Amino acid sequence: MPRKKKTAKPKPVKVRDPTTGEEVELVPIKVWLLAPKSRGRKGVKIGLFKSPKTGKPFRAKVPDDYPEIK
DNA sequence: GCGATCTC
DNA sequence: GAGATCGC
Repeated sequence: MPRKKKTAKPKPVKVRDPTTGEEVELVPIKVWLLAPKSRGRKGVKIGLFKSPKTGKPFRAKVPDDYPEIK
């Protein structure tokens, strides 16, 4: 597959918006792996989101298979 | 507590 | 720099 689409299809992640307490589907601004150097601990993938309500950013876990961003 | 990252 | 994120 040939065809590099620059228009990626960002799959929305279901996350709990701490500002509203609502579970919403958002596309992360940034995603990275947060894990200790010490192996044996996998850590978690973290996404940076922005609350649609307040515009305030917050972090939440994203699925391990979610691609990193930026 | 560790890990990276961001906004305040 | 704090604080928040998650699982071990």
